[in-house]
Amino acid sequence: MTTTTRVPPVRVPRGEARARLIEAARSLVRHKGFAATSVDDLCAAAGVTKGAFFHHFPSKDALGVALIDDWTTMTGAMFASHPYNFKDDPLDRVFAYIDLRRELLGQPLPEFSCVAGTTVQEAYETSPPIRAAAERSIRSGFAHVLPHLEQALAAHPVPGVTAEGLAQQFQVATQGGIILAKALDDPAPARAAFDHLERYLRLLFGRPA
Amino acid sequence: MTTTTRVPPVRVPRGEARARLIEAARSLVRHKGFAATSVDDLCAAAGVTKGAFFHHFPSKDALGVALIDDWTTMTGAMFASHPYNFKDDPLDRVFAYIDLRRELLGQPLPEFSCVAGTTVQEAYETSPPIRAAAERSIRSGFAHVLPHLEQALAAHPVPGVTAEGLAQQFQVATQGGIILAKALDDPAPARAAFDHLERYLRLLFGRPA
DNA sequence: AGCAAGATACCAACCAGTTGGTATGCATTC
DNA sequence: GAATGCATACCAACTGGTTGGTATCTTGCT
Repeated sequence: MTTTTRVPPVRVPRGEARARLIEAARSLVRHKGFAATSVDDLCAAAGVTKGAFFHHFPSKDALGVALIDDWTTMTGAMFASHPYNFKDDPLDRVFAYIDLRRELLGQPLPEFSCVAGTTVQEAYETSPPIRAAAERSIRSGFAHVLPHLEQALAAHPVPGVTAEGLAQQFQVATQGGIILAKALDDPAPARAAFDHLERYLRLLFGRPA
Repeated sequence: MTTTTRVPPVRVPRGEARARLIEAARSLVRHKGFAATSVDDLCAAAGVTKGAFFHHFPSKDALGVALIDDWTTMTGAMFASHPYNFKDDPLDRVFAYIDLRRELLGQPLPEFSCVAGTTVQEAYETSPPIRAAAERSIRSGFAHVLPHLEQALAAHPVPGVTAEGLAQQFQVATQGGIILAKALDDPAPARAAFDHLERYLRLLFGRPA
């Protein structure tokens, strides 16, 4: 009789299950999308059991909401603390933000794809809570440039152009660029989207490179 | 004894199963995404059995490829036959194309969402054939404006700007606009994306509204 | 002791895909 | 032009595995 030495599986430290599940979800959703990611996948990747999953989240959709909200705070914190916010001129802050976005495109494709954009594409009709979380995320993205654009427009008004409208174009360029990059399997179009956005802003504000 | 009158289920006419499945897929994928749409869903919506499905498509992924390729030819034919192509001035053709895109945004959201963009977002890593089909679709989209942009740039060159690069921005605006519209549950941001694209082109080519 | 965190075991529904078969049409032969 | 032969189109029933979710028990902290 072989004493089946009960090897205690590498246990996730108590209290970390929730965070690990969200982390795993961030990665899996970026690679496969939300619907194609199963709860079992998530638990396996997080090193956690199903019981832990449904202890922390009442449903898979609820994990989706938590994932997107976590993504919103994560990116929000990252951009808020970045040095681009401390340039003197508001337009310089905007251009430095664009530089930062272009830098991020140096990572592998799944690493720069947007959790909110990916998920809302699938779930905008089937899960209102997920759609609402994506809306919060996108709107929070506006804030990364909105104040700078407001100041720039105050100093140099452009007829027919609002700061909100311009801030939206940053998200359009981001999300559209990601889709092109995925389809063409090449980050270049995503970078080009920011190049054109920068050229547009320079023309609008009379600030040639 | 009641003679259970054998009501023959409304049978799809012979030869139509394939087309109906693609049609059903177009609608379902736009509403729920590709992964969340099951083969049973598709068969039920098309009024066809599973046997018919796997007679025409070796796998669900193959249906995805056929769906996107069908979408590519469908949209290609629609844009190619449109009157905007017959204006004298190339830039007028480009602006008329933008008008057309804005008009299309008057439909309900699932009706103007892009099959290729939605699907590649989920499947770019998991299914190379689907990714390739999406690439064909996106590249075919470039062609709707590329010749006009080439002619416009030939007559009015802009340093650092290529026709290919500009054509890509049309897809960026389209795809990015759709994601914003889905997240904010409002087509306005998608329209605004084209407004800004038009303003950008007018600035580039010195052609004020 | 009490309570949140997490593990184990389980379930009914659903999943993509397969089976073995039938109905239909079309080309060839006589 | 009828009979033959065969491919295409389609169908109902089924399979093994997976799905999201639940019920119940154990662990460890305060």
